[in-house]
Amino acid sequence: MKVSREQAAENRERIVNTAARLFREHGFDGVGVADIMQSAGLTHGGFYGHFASKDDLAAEACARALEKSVTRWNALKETEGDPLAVIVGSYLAETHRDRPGTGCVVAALGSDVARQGRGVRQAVTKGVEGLIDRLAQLFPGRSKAVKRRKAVASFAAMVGAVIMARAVDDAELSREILDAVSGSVLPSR
Amino acid sequence: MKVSREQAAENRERIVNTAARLFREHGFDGVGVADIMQSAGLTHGGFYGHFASKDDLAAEACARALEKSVTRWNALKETEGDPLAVIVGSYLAETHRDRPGTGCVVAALGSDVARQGRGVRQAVTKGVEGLIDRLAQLFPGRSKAVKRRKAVASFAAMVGAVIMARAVDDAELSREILDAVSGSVLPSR
DNA sequence: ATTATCTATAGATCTATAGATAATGC
DNA sequence: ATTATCTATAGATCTATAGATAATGC
Repeated sequence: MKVSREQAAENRERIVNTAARLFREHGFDGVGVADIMQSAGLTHGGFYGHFASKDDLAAEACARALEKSVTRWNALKETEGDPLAVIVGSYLAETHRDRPGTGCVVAALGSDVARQGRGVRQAVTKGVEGLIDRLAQLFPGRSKAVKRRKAVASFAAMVGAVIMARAVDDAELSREILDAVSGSVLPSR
Repeated sequence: MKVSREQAAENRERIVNTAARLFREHGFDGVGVADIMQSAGLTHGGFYGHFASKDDLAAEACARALEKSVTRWNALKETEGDPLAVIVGSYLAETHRDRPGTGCVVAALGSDVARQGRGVRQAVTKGVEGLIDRLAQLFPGRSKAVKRRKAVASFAAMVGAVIMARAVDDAELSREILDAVSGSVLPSR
């Protein structure tokens, strides 16, 4: 069952996007190559025609998901209202907490990344730099250095908040964590 | 090769402490029952005399590690200098970043916890409450609610900072993240 | 006699590969 | 003829269990 060159490229895309969702939902070790291929509507064996290894796919899936996050932040900046409040608000929303599969890779896989190979870590590093850059443009401050410092501290707080809000087994505490960080990142709003 | 009741209790303790270290170093899925038992100087098969499952051990190991973190914070409060600065400083230190095996469970396993069973999540919830309580006592504020809010936001930022500092593949960015959060949690120092 | 630990293994699962198949693209 | 995908499987690994062993504790 061969398929056109164009169809093959589409299949490859679908594998990357499916993996990006499943890894964020179940962790790198929580989903196998066979699961990903089945979710993408393909068979297990076909995988290695597209990627050299599961690690390679993981790196590409992280890069893809983080690019989409940057794109999403750029789009949110254009919506009405205070752009910083809109971005921070959507990041700290219960919707984001409850849907890791389509959310931020750093929040979904943060503590796993340190244990992954070079490809994943490089992709995440690049993605984090991109998100911090976008955030830094939105913070007030007398210099670029001050804005960046605020952006770095705020993004770390947002990541920590979503990770903890997902980890705890207590709906009230979960909500409290999101609210507290929201209040500290957006103090005067 | 039977062993005294006392020796068996010691063996059990060693399994829990070994697991607490290995899980934080390699993730829940990155270490097997056989690895843990070997590190504890026992054989694989003996495990199920002490624990019903790997999940049960994971819950107990998380509880143990978090209790030790609370104990450590209580001890740090008694050392000389500003207690809040001492605790935050040690949490955001490169030493902590580089030694996940003996550090905070939330930073080491945070994004994995949401995917674990009830036992692990309950243990982490209790541990997080304990750490927030200790931190809240140290923050200035006109009411308990204000102190607690600051403690929650600060702890989330500290967790996010260590997770991101471990994740990124860039020593300078890693250091920058720890510094930025340190500056935002301890503004006037 | 009880029981903590050990040896050995069942059964499941996972990554990666080999070889077959069949449709595309020259 | 090339190549994207499929079927089938090798080889490794992981959790959990069964039964044997030998020292403790009544």
